[in-house]
Amino acid sequence: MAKTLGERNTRQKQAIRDAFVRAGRPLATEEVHRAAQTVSAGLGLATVYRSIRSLLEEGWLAVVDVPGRNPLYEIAGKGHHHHFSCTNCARVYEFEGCATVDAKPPRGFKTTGHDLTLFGTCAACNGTSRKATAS
Amino acid sequence: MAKTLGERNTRQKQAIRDAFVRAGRPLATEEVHRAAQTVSAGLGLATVYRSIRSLLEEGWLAVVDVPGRNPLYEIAGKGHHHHFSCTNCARVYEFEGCATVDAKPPRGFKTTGHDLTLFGTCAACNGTSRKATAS
DNA sequence: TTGTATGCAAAGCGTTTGCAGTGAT
DNA sequence: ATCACTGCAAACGCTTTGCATACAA
Repeated sequence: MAKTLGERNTRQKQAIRDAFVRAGRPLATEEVHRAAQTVSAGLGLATVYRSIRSLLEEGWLAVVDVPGRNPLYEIAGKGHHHHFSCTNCARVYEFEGCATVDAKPPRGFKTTGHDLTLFGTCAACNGTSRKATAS
Repeated sequence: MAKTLGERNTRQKQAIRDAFVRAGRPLATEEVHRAAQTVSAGLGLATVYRSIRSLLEEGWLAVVDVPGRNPLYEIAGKGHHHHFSCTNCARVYEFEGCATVDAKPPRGFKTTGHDLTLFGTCAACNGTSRKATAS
């Protein structure tokens, strides 16, 4: 049905994978485009979209849907975790296994999963961290 | 800056408000359009968007952002609650104050709010409820 | 050499906006 | 009679797709 090619190891796709590895946080398509372009000049936006989709299908990437933003993508296989969306710098971080969700949906509803996003200001914006930067 | 008009009580806007009242659950723009059109024939999509935005600004509506779907809207002022997204029928329900979120973000991060969505199958899809319908 | 992956440009889709006409006040 | 609101269609921003070319294999 969905032919999942992605069998060739091209310069472009490698540049895109590297962008995620280097960033260490969820990235938007446009950020990926910019980052990967510094390595693979002339990289087309369409290729970014196609590669991201392909990496999603092969399970290397995962979608991060934060309310109010365009979808972000992050390297998959990190185990259950949630996201923190900084309302000041608009950056999204992930934090591993630090949230407990005790959800009780109405009777008759079967819960199979959940999605949690925290909002607030990040360490960098709070000036609480000495090394405050990101890409 | 943002001139929040919405001072006239038109047939169209009333039809849109009614659609939300009757539905009793978060609606997508297209659903609102369809529902309101049965009352106000010839209703334009642009008017639906404009009215929804206006109702958001006056605080009558609130955005419901469910991962993977286009934004939904619901009547505001219902107090803190969360949403349940049925992975079978794609409908979204709200459930009031039944979730406890114990979130511990990284040090230096200040949390001011959160957003939780549960995924699973709803009562209607589970056949667990005798009155299983919605609009 | 073969055919996947790329780059570009056109097309799609949901949402917004410009404009002239409609209708609430 | 005014002027906000409406409907239509064009414009937009983001994402996808068609097609000829480039390059991994």
